[in-house]
Amino acid sequence: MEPDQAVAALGALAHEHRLTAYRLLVEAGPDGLPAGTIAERLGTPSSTLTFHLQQLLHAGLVSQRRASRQIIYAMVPASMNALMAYLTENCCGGQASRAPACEPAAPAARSRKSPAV
Amino acid sequence: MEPDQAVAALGALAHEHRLTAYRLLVEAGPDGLPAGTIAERLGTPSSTLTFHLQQLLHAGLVSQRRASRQIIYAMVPASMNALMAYLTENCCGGQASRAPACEPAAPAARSRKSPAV
DNA sequence: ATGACATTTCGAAGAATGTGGAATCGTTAT
DNA sequence: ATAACGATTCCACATTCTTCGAAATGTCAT
Repeated sequence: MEPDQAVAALGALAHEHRLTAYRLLVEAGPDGLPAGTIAERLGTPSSTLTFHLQQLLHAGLVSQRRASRQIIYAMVPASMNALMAYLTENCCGGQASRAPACEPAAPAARSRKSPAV
Repeated sequence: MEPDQAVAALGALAHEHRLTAYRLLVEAGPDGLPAGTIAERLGTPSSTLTFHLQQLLHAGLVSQRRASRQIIYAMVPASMNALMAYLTENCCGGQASRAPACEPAAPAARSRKSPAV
């Protein structure tokens, strides 16, 4: 990961609403959440939410897909992994001893609705 | 770590100059670097650098100490650890399986003076 | 085709951030 | 005491970010 990308990712997460939104998406797992739900939980007008979601999207931290009328956002585990790896390697004294990784992706066994990834 | 603090830490690192400065301090270890050296390496006027260093300081990511005429900045490993832990726990699907930690303190062969904090 | 719904785009105002020169403060040397 | 040094504070200016209502877009149901 390039420093530019790291700055972009850090900046995308460096806001109350965006960090909260991202956390909701982490919780939601691969199924993601529709924009409306996120807006509701955050208590922000939809246009404001879109603004923030675009930033996360632009940083590559989340993905977007349409499901009929709604647009579903979901976290992109690989991006967070890359960020964690960057921080571990560059901002932790170069001691990248332990693997930092989140879940690479793995939807895994999900009968009705596992807690998350 | 509270979300507020996480946002503050992420925001402090989310800038080209500050991320670079922080990386220099990581490289420098507990001995840290005088402001002037950092400014020189970053190629910014001293007043601009001070501004950025203050943000890192405010977020608790670095510490400050005076050494005669110069002011030495050094990373605070515990803060980065806390940030990494926060991200691992809250932004990685809750799978805080592996220890994320950087170095709690002790970097390498340090002859005199303890790392402080 | 019309209407309802979920989101995004547009636009404009206000807040916050980044920049750097000049002045100031604390420390050291003469 | 004076001068030089290293760094910070002050200040004004430019830029970027945030917010949100209104209008536009795409989708589904009738």
